[in-house]
Amino acid sequence: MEHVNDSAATGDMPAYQIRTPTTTLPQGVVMAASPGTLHSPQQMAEEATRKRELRLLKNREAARECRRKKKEYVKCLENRVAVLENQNKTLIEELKALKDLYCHKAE
DNA sequence: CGCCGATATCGTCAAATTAT
DNA sequence: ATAATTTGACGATATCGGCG
Repeated sequence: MEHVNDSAATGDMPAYQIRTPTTTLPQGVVMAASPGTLHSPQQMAEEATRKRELRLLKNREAARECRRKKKEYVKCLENRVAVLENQNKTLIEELKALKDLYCHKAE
């Protein structure tokens, strides 16, 4: 499983911010759109990267939310464990007390 | 102090799951 | 069937505590 990682241009900065093919074009020859269609190749490319960035943004937020929910879930479970441990402890004490009571009565 | 390992957090991708 | 959402896995980066 290899990853697509091409951020050679600008050393730092997260990769997801700098993937914009539109700005990669040799500046100069641009905007020669055919009059019939308002979908020049650059417009198509722009649209594509716009969509991609939107998708990445959404998934970034989805991942955050997912992790938040998972943490909360784990906390709930841990809390439940604590409660059950306490219940168990008091039940054991109760049982012990009842046993004592019973065997003293038997004499 | 700088270096290291352990741990936590993040963004991304891909696959699984759910909604339309 | 496919669009949308959710989640597990991975790699990159940040943070922290101990050691020399």
